[in-house]
Amino acid sequence: MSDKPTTIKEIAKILKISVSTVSRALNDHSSIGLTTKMRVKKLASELNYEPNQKAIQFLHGKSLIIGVILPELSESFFSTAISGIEDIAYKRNYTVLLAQSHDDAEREKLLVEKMKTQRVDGLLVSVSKTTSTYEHFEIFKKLNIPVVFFDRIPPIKDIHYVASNLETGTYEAVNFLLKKGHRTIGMINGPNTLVASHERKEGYIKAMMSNRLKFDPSLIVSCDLSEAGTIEVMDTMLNHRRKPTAIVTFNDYVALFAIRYTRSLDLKGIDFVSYANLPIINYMDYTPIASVEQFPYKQGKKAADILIDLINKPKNESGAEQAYFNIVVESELVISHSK
Amino acid sequence: MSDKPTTIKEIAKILKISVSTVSRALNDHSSIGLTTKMRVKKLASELNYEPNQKAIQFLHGKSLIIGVILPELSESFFSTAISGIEDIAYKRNYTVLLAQSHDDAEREKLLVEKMKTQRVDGLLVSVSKTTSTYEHFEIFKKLNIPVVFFDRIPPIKDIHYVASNLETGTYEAVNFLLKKGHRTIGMINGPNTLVASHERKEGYIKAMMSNRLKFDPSLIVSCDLSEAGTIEVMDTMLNHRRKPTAIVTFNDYVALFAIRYTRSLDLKGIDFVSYANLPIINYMDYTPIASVEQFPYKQGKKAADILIDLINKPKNESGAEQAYFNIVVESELVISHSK
DNA sequence: TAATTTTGCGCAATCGTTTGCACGATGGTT
DNA sequence: AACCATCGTGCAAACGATTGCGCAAAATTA
Repeated sequence: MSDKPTTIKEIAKILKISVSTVSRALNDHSSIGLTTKMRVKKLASELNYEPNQKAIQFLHGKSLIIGVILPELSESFFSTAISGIEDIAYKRNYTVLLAQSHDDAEREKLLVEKMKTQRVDGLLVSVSKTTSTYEHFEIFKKLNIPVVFFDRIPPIKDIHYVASNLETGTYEAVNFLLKKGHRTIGMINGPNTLVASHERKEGYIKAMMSNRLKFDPSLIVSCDLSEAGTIEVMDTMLNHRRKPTAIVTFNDYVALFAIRYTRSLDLKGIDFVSYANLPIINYMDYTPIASVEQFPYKQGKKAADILIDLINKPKNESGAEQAYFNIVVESELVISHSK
Repeated sequence: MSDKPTTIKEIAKILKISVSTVSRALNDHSSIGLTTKMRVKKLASELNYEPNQKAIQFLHGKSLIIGVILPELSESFFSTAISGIEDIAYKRNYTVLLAQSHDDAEREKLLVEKMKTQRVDGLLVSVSKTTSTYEHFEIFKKLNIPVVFFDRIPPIKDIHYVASNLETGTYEAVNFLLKKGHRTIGMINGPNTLVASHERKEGYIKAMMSNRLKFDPSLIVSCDLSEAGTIEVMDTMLNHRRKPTAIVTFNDYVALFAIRYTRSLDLKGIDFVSYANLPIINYMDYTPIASVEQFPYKQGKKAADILIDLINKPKNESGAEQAYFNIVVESELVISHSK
């Protein structure tokens, strides 16, 4: 039926009043008479009038849209995080423009460009694994559009970010294993280039220290996180002169590979602790006995909150020192429910 | 530094030419002299000029944004589908506004409302499990904004949709098991209210028929898809006078529960076939020997393509018969690689 | 009744960009 | 020398809604 959406103008024309009156009537402005308001509202709903948001956004210079760029939604960390982001966004009247980089730096650049042309009010980013330069985010600074990084944050200064600290969780994990009586604890760590690997190692060391145990570096091995790589380092571990009775693995995949491998060797009695990535771990027969939780939902919420705060913050007048939010969400050990 | 973004007006003022000339120069319009173009472009890039998309969207009445509402991103079907949607969207110069209903009908309504106020150019929906009324989508028809449903489609007429047909895949699955020599094939189906359950059953029956085998309805059991429910129906199956040597399960979770249960009973030799939901199945020790694949990526792509076609379709003049797209993506049996 | 306040509404500018039209200045063709 | 394209540019309207200001009529007060 209605080919073009109804505008405020048409209502004004039909009612023979001015557009300003119509606008004010619809917005319940105090200076409009009750009868006029009624007439306007009645006609408006009859004509299925819907304010043209594009016009309003243009007028106010706001889109009420935040952009989110993250590596992979199929990783449960991110699909959970996006729920947190969404929840805050909707609560605060924003909507979410989503894009996945699929861990491709080139694509990420393109997406940043897209977000720029869409003129999002703010941007939330978890950078791709392959991203090594960060100039593409500079544009946003120039445009005065706030950017908040989360989880995977670039190694540069003067940025807002929310990330988890795996050190505390790892500390708890190793402590937990020690309390359980383990004395030889192995760790399958990720590549040394990752901050995350470093944090895990630090947590491990601190736990050993605080228990007055000596730290044996050879019990921490680096791994490329593939199945073959995991088996390889497991062999190293199992042939170690001090064979570990418990192993902390970099993530659930690695845990899975390692557990499967030990079972294929008919080895029992090794306790595993991992980092929460996969929900499916709950459905498996042989699982890690505990998990370091990074609270993706909470991280997402926090990041979105900060972003929206920044968007609505009064301009930084006088070019005063810009304060950067650097939020660290502590990780925490979660002990599996024994079945 | 720059507090307000540069506009075309400022460039015009500085260069002492009109805004129209600047606009045309930046758009490489043929009627602008080369020297002028150069001057304009040079200054524009110096000032970090970026066209104000809000103004442009307003002018053209297009946002180049499509809305996507789906139940749960943590379900791998959807997180894969969204990748397909995204890929098509970006290829065709659109961006994706995402929202999850978390299978809550109320929230879904709210999101539809949000999408409306954001004035997306089109909407892609996979309805929530709890949605039973569909009036909230009517608004879009009135506003002439196309809506395409995918995967979970509402049982109403005159809608565009893309969905998979599980009958063919199930047919292939049962056929495959028959070819493997199985003669007593069980099926753990979902609630009878679901279209998906019906399709599975039909596929099963057709496969039996076409092999001239008689169909035993008692070999198909309904299940609430929980672990307890699965175990219950497994007991029924295993105590059946014709104990199945192969079982088709409603989804990977059910398969997981069932396999785990048989293993706890030390029962071996039952072949399982499932429907592809969980990527993690690839990492497990005891898995279904085949899977019915529903091609979520392909479905997402197809749905997005149709939606964008609809958006750009010349208006349906003369109120002529609107053609509705009803696309069915056939499912297909994928046989696991033997390790 | 005159002066003043209140009430209700319209005018017009504004946001940044695009685009049809007109107009002057060239240059080339008869 | 008169004519016609062509080229380069500017003017102004348009997109839909909001909002400060002004003005008239009605209501209140003196």
